[in-house]
Amino acid sequence: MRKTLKDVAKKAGVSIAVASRVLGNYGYVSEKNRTKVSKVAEEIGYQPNILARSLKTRKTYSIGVIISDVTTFFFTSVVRGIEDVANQNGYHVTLCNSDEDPEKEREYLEELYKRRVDGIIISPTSRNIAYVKKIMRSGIPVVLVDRRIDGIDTAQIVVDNEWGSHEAVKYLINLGYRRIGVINGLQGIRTSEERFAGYQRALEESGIKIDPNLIKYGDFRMKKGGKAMVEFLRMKNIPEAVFVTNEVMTTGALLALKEHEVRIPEQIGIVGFDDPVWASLINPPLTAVRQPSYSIGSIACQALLQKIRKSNRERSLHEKIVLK
Amino acid sequence: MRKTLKDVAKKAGVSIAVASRVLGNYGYVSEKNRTKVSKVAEEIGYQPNILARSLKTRKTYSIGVIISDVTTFFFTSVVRGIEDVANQNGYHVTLCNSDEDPEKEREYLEELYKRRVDGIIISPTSRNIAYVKKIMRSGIPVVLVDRRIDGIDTAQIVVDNEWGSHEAVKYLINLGYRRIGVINGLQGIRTSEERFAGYQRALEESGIKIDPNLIKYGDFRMKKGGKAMVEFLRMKNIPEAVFVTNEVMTTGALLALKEHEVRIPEQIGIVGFDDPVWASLINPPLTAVRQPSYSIGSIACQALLQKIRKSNRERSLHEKIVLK
DNA sequence: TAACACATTCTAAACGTTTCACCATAGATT
DNA sequence: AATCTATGGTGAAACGTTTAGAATGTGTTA
Repeated sequence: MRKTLKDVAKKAGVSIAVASRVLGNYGYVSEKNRTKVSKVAEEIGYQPNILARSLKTRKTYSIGVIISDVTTFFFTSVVRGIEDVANQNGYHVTLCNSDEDPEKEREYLEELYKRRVDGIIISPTSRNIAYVKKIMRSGIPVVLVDRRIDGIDTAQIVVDNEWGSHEAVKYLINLGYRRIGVINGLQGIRTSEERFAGYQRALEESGIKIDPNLIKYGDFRMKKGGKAMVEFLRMKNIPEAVFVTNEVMTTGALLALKEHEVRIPEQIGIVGFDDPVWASLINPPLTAVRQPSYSIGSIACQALLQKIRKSNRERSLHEKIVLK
Repeated sequence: MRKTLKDVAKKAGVSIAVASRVLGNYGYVSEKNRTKVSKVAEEIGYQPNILARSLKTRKTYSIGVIISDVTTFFFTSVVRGIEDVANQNGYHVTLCNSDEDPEKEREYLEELYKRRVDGIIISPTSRNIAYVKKIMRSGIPVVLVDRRIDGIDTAQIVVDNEWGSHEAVKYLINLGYRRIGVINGLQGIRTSEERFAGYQRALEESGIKIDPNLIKYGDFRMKKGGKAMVEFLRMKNIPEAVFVTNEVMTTGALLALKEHEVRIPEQIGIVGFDDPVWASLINPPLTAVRQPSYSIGSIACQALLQKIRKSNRERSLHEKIVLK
């Protein structure tokens, strides 16, 4: 049977209040009772019921994380960064995969709200912004990662997508490629737009005209990355090089190239956004822009904890933090 | 301000009990009140407080997952499998990374216990078995994944390590390799032993004597995988091929080979346990035993839910499920 | 008409904490 | 002797639910 504070108090011969003060380590308690209660608690293996405590104190020490898919290396290390910081501060992490599905995202947000998490870190699909705002209004701090959203008044931890893409594409241009295709992310998402903007700027700076035929849209997942690449291969005039805007789609694209026995970089050049551990293992090594994913997670979590702590008092940082 | 059931009841002009019954959808309620309460709840945006509910019902609909590190592909998809099944059944997942650290593992177990999760899925470090058993005795269902432990009476979802390793090593032998090294996992862990056993059996079956110099121990992490490989390379008589017992160490080993400019398979043959998405991308493609990691997760979660549901009644399955 | 079943509602007791408002004692200060 | 202060202790309310049990009303049946 699970032991309660009452059991401890009774066995130690004190009131519940005293037992609670000993275990919570505050207020006046005689030395005698302090040791007595501690001993009894230890003896019967008392573990406080966090539910009851949270109900009373209105603090759950847990945060919710909503990302599209843990299975991708990028989010995996974002989550790890979050978890480490959370854990160091006594918080626990509830993980939710939205799969870019607004419906799932909304359900998770609602659920986290009901569970009274102290804060939420989300990489939003951008389709439930109003709902996110509503949750924020109700007092739960929210921090955005990976995807920026305008007009939302909170901390946003993102990578400089425009800059990164610009670098990546410039790299291809410097290599002599001119007809450069792009496999974009989901349309309507800020991240996609920014990465596309970097691509655009790099081409423009080099006086290369943008060819609409060389622009494909994916969905940040592997399959679509491969499909888009295959479409490129089917063109009468295939692009000389392709910039793929995230890691998973890059993998998909590479697998497609492998399958079609297209040689890199002789037949087509590839550069990716987000570099996987195995980038240097393939031949030739994959070139890609590195994202500080672990840092994104840990910084986001720090920002969230800061907000949680000073929630009602001084309005905390809601700057946008941009990492390179 | 957050709305409570009381607010709903008051506004709808009924007692709390009626409001609760409407929202919980049980018991007698007049049609009039039913619609009235639903409407009011909707209007004021009522969301039940799960903490209070859980406190009363003794069910949190949340499960804890303790693994060594989400950052590795294997666990990442195990977690994903768990999350999907959990979510479909209305459960939520709290994620904990133990980093193979028994101390952290123990803290997490304790914390999950305090938080009254309905069940726990753990890939144990094998150093807190007594504690795990204690938790089980207190009534929380536990399911083990990836690592089997003897004498623990619960469901264990593992892969047939011995068989897989045997296959892997046999593959090397069939290729003509004779002096085959192994980079083992952490000592004292069942999984390591089983994988080693498969290696051993394959060699023995082919009449190859086991050479203690060709046996290295890692810790399932990348760094050690590379280090072990470097040690092999430093031997006057380097092995013809190496069997690496998990994905992350394989990556480390490959990176080390790359760095030392050792060619595969001419100078050394490699086979791994656990195959990464990118296995076919490298040249030559990496050969490895595939683990059904997503299935391990989803099956583990199903087993756990089953246990949670019939917890006190008929003793549920505590078989060992072995996947190939 | 009395008794009964049924439908409906309400009151209040839990669940296990934290904590506020009080009370008690003993020594110190006026 | 009266008052104050510091220390230690207690009882009970509150957090927001669920739910058992009592109470009420309304037809139905013997």
